[in-house]
Amino acid sequence: MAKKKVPSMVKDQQLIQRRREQMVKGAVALFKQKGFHRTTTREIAKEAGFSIGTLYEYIGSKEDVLYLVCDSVYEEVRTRLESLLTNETVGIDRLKQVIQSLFKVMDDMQDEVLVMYQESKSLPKEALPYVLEKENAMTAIIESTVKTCCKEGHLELSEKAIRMLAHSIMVGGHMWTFRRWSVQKEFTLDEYTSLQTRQLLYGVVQENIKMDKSI
Amino acid sequence: MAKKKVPSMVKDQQLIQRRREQMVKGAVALFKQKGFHRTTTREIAKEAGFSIGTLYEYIGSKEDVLYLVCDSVYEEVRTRLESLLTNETVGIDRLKQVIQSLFKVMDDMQDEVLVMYQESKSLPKEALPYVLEKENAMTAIIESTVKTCCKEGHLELSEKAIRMLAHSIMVGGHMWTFRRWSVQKEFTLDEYTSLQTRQLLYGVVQENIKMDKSI
Amino acid sequence: MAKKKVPSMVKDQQLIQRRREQMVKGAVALFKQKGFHRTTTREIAKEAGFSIGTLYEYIGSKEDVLYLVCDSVYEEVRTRLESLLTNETVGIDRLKQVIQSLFKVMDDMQDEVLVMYQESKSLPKEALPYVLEKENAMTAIIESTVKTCCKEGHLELSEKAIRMLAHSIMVGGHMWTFRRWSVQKEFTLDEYTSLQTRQLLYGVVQENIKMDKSI
Amino acid sequence: MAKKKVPSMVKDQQLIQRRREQMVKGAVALFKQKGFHRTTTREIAKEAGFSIGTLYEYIGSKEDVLYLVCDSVYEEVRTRLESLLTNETVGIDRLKQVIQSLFKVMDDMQDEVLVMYQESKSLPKEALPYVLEKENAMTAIIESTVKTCCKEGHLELSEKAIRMLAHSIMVGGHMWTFRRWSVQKEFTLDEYTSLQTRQLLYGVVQENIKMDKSI
DNA sequence: TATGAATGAGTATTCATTCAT
DNA sequence: CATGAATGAATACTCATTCAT
Repeated sequence: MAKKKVPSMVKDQQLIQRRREQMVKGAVALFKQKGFHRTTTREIAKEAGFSIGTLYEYIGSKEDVLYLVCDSVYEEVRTRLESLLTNETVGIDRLKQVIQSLFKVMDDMQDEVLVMYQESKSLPKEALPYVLEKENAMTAIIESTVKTCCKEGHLELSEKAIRMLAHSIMVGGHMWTFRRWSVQKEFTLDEYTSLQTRQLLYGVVQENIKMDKSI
Repeated sequence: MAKKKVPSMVKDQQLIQRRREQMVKGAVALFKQKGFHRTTTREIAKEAGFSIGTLYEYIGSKEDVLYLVCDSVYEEVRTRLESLLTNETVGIDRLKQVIQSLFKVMDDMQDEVLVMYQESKSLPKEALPYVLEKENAMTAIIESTVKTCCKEGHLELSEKAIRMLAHSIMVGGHMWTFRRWSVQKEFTLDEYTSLQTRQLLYGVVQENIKMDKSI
Repeated sequence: MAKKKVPSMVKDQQLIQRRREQMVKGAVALFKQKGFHRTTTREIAKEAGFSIGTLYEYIGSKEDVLYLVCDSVYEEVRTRLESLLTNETVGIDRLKQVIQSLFKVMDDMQDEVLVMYQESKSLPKEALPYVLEKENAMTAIIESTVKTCCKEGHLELSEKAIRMLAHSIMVGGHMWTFRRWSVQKEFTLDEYTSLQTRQLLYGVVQENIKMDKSI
Repeated sequence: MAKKKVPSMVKDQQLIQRRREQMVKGAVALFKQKGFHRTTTREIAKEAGFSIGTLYEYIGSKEDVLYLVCDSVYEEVRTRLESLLTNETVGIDRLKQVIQSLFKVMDDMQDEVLVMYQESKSLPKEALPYVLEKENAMTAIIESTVKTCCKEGHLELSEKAIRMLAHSIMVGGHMWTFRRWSVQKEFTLDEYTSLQTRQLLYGVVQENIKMDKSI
């Protein structure tokens, strides 16, 4: 899936990069306050520190700004997550660290993540697949850790169960943001992380019941 | 939290009821295609089968339509969920039935649920608390089943863990809709239900490891 | 100039009369608060005590209400003025009494008169001449008193001067309403009446200067 | 009373000035035909020679146009009046000149003045005091001339009588416009001016009757 | 490259009027 | 006669986008 090409009238790639960073920074600040639809292009330009005319030198449409925002948020989430993942831990602890790190990143980038989740449906049609792919890539990071655990014998899971666990961990992270009106009132991040980790890994039922593992 | 009063120029309560049903039905169909912001009031009126003037005889503003939609979706979700919950099952099986039923309802009402989740941020300011309360009420249904399991000795969970499990089950249901681009490709509903149930209840780790249960 | 015919679906003339009185009463109350354009027909109907459907049984259009209001106000102004005019005074005193009475009526009916003056430009095209004729008729009442004074030798004025005086007296009355934001702060009605009377009749210059009386 | 600030999206003050002049010119033409309420913003824009979008670059609301019109009319009335007032005449003649000049200006600017009087009730709430102040300022110009006449011994009037005379002269001017359907048929401007002057200054009664001057 | 004035299609909302009951 | 629900033309105002300077 190729990265969507956002058109620009300007040649200097360095400049394009810089301007778009300004733009994204301003846009995120605005989107988190008022949402994508209620934010005007004029406001974005102003917040970014240049004129509306200049804004359109670096994008083709308002939706491109949203795409740039999503792209940038994903990039930062990934970068931050990777920077938290040292290679020192192994086994189940490794998986626990991944969960903890992911939740930490989600907590640090709450607003950005929320914006992305709430507005991604307004993405330009061509951009959606690319963004979903990014989301898949994120999930794949988790998935690979789970897989390693399996290969190393710490877990014994079917392909599907691996995939499901990866989804659940991701959603556990997002949930900290999109249900924050409730969960952030009821739990501290540490409590949340701890409880989620326990549930995800050990479940809630005490006895080790035999289950159908055909799936 | 009082139900938000949506103003109407019409006196006949029966008629109001009927017209609003038409309106909500039309609106859901449109919102799921184009989202709240890209849907015009004229389109809503047309889809509902009456004129724009008539639409405004039954609401005060476009946002009221969204509120009516959310209110109606919650109501239907709850009704459907309750109709699926027979009182025959007990213990852990009861909890499994709740999960299965919830997921079933979410599957049946995918579009409506998705609309509600994606657009609820555009709700009129006064309506948001009421809608969040509805969401809480839904979660409370799950929570009470979990609590019963605890009381009956099938589970041994702290208050916070109970709450967390209820949240996770709810989100497990929503996830079937808002990650459908991925999960509905990878799993059938039955697989999804089965895997989620196993994870939520028994976790993924085989050994029964001792954990800090202070939370 | 024939009275404009306001159409009605109803036959019973008594009823028409009664309903229109209710309507005018309500309309005046509303027009004085918000003006003709900002008052809706629904509001008029409600204020009059019946439904919008009934309103349109007795008028052909919203403008007809304005016409009815103007007509009614003129009628009441004239009635009140005439009731104040006893036939006991004569000569210049008679003229003074007319001025005083007119001003009194204007004071009593401030809101109604103001409405009429401010909104009459919105009258239905066919109605304007009739209303202007009413205004002329009012002026003629004043004029006839002035004429009598002339005939009796108390005043010596040309035809045009008579007409002008009548206009000035009328406007002196209206001015008490349409400049009320200023004059009613600066003068009591008695002061106003007294000063206007003096100026209109005796002028402000002390010496009796010879003037060109060719006009 | 501060001048109401009409908001504009445009920075260039010169341009604002120019565009608003076009706007006011167009608006006066339309308001005089159809009144403020029956004139649409699109019509104003078109008459002014630009698009509806551009109109709203220079105002905040339709009512602002009315305010701009009133402000501009007052300014022009005052400018014209002052340009007619040479400092050559003195005494009562000075006062006569003021009256004549005022009436001349009212005649020249009939439509504008009429619009202002008929529509000022629709002014934005915050603007009304400012406009009334302008009207007061106009009256004050007349008043000061009357005062000078008093100081110089040509007139002997109480404070209240001075104020009243100023009001009467002003209204005499307006009356030429708002009763034009009648007075302009009956008198030429010269006749009107001459008769009004005579009445205002010398009254209509021949003998110099003793009056109560306590007011 | 940068600017910001100009554009006009688009949108929510109002309200006079009609007409079936 | 009375009612009030239905209608849809009309209207103020917004905002993404363009383009001349």
